Amino acid sequence: MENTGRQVKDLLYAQVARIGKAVCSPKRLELIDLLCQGEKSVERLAEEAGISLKLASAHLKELRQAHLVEARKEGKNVYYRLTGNTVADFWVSIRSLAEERLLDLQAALDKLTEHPHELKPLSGKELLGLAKNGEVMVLDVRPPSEYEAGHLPYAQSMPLDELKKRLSELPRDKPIVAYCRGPFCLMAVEAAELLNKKGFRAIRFEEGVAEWRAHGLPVEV
Amino acid sequence: MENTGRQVKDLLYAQVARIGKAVCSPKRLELIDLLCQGEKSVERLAEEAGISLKLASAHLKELRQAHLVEARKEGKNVYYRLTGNTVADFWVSIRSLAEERLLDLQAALDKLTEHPHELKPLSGKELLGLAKNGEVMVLDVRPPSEYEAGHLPYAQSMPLDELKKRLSELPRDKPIVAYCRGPFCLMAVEAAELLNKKGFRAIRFEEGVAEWRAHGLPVEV
DNA sequence: CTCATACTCCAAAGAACGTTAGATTATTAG
DNA sequence: CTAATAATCTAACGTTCTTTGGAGTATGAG
Repeated sequence: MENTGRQVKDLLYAQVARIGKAVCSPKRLELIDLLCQGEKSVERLAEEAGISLKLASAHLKELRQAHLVEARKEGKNVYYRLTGNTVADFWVSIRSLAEERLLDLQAALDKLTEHPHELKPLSGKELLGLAKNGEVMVLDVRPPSEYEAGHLPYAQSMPLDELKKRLSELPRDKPIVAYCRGPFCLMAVEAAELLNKKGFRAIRFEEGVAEWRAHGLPVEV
Repeated sequence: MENTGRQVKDLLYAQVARIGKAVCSPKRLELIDLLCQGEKSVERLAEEAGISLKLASAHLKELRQAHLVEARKEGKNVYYRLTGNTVADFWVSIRSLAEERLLDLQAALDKLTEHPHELKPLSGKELLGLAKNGEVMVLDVRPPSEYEAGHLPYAQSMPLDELKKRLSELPRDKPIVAYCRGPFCLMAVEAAELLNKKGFRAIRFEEGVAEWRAHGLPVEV
């Protein structure tokens, strides 16, 4: 009885460790973060994570075996997606824990936003209220496909690489809030910098769709 | 710029992976689960996890380097504890994800409770209401030190190994709800089995203090 | 059919990890 | 003081994991 109890426990903890093994590699975490933005092909994932296609495929296989992602074949491409929103919630959870516990990570994140702020950071609920009343303009600076897969309410799509050409569409009489994939993504930081240089009042909103949804706020598709 | 962006991202994800590495070993997960019950010495942890003292020490060092646990020396003993409730919340989070995604784990858990239920399982809020009104008796069957470190409201301490001798203290006119360390712990299962054999109406409550607290319910100390 | 593309499978090298044993450091008991 | 206990450190073994290169499938284009 003592013996079987130990065996059962070993089995149970080993199962949870399968999830742990899936998230102990930086590249796999980055792939999960990317997949939080919506379905993507292996090729696209490899390019955005800065790794070879073969390596991406291998990592995705690991994630698939842990049932964190699933695949769909369409033509020549294989598209991967998270198996559910709980996986995205988990990514938000482990990243939050790391941010809270690891001073190195806090320092690195602070560097991203060490530039002077004209406007103070917002909470999700505050932003939702302001956006609803039209007091701010919310920009989604991710690629269009990610915007289509799900975006913040009242947000307008304005991919980072089109931003310079489309400045005329933006208002000078109210603040602009730019967001992207989340705290580890640099696109909204770049966008806010560019806009501020051009004389707009812009801030970066740290959260992405995954964080927004994990906090129980609504996402538009 | 492209290059530094990649370097920053690599650094950020590598930091989160430090947490992932800490939870990719079954033994380390079990140690975290045990520490959710309160502060414990290395010796105690090693014994309860069924590993050697040396190995426990090595794993605890890993957890300490990830800042998930911290140590305190008292006399000849070193006592470890979680660095905060967010670590316990994370354990609940990764275990829940595993339960949801891994069919093997679901099957193993179902085996634990395949015995016929006289009473249906309860939610945390339901239990709290019943306990408050005195409609059920709540038993904490963990070792006394864990009860003292924090327990469910209205719960009475009744360690599993004392249960047989103290049956006279238990009521026959209302249901008894036994809980222990959580879903992976077998103590409450055993307790409920024993009580039902002896003619009491008893059920096992799956959640432990960590799950209870993670759901926002109050814990008594 | 042939070719290019997108991806997966297999094998191999090197790095990292889990585990155990032996020696070492603190602390308490006698 | 010496002996015993609790824990850590170091070294070493075998194992697993990451990453790359080469070969092999499926799909679509010409």
